[in-house]
Amino acid sequence: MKNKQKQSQLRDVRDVLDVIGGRWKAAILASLCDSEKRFNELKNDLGEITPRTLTKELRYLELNHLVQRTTAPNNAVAVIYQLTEHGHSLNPVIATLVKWGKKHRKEVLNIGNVGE
Amino acid sequence: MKNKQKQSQLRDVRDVLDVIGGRWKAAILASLCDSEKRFNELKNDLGEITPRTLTKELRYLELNHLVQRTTAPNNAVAVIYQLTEHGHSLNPVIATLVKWGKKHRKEVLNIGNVGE
DNA sequence: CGGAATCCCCGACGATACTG
DNA sequence: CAGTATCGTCGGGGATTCCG
Repeated sequence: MKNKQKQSQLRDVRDVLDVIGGRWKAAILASLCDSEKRFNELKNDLGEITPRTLTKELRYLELNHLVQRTTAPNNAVAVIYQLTEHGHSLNPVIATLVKWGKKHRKEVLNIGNVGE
Repeated sequence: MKNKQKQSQLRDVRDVLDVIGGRWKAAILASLCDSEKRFNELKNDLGEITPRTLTKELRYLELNHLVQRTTAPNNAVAVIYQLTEHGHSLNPVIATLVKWGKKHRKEVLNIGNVGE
């Protein structure tokens, strides 16, 4: 901290956290990782999410170029969402997180209790 | 989504996000990465944080075995906080995030505007 | 010095209903 | 189908004050 180097790195970490944080973003990206999906497809896949929230999350992901929204030219009622190249580039990052996450779970479970 | 594999991975990602997410956790870990610190040292280093919040964050990090709290035996008023081995193991993960964070910043800046 | 206690604000997210 | 509108809840985190 204090020095510019660390501050800049913190900012970068914050950015990534914003992009995959919150209750839904990671799940949405995971769902779209398989294949492109329609709005209601996504909604069903995610389960509990409300349309309002799904819309907001998708808009945010669009702004960050992780997801691309496409309206079918002939039929405006068909909208598909898919990952962009940039979105796919998140994959190895996620993989790293998953790996450490598993390690972390072990660590926390085997030393004692976790509480929650 | 839907399949157990992906659900489990999402859970792992959630865990990591909980551990380094929020407004302060990453900054605290970054600060302790340099060297062990006392409570008020940490507080000054972080700047705006209130003691209440710092306490809560440290407790959480302790619970997760990322930080170790030690009271000096002779003088109970001296308390030091330091990263555990497990805490240090987060370093490469952070590095990955920083790397993608920089890429992301470029991506978002150069295609158009970011808005926020 | 290293916190604990109390009070409060605000943004994320949910529920429900409605629309082009 | 793919959203929008309105309202309500809940918890993270800040401000301030007090304590051993």
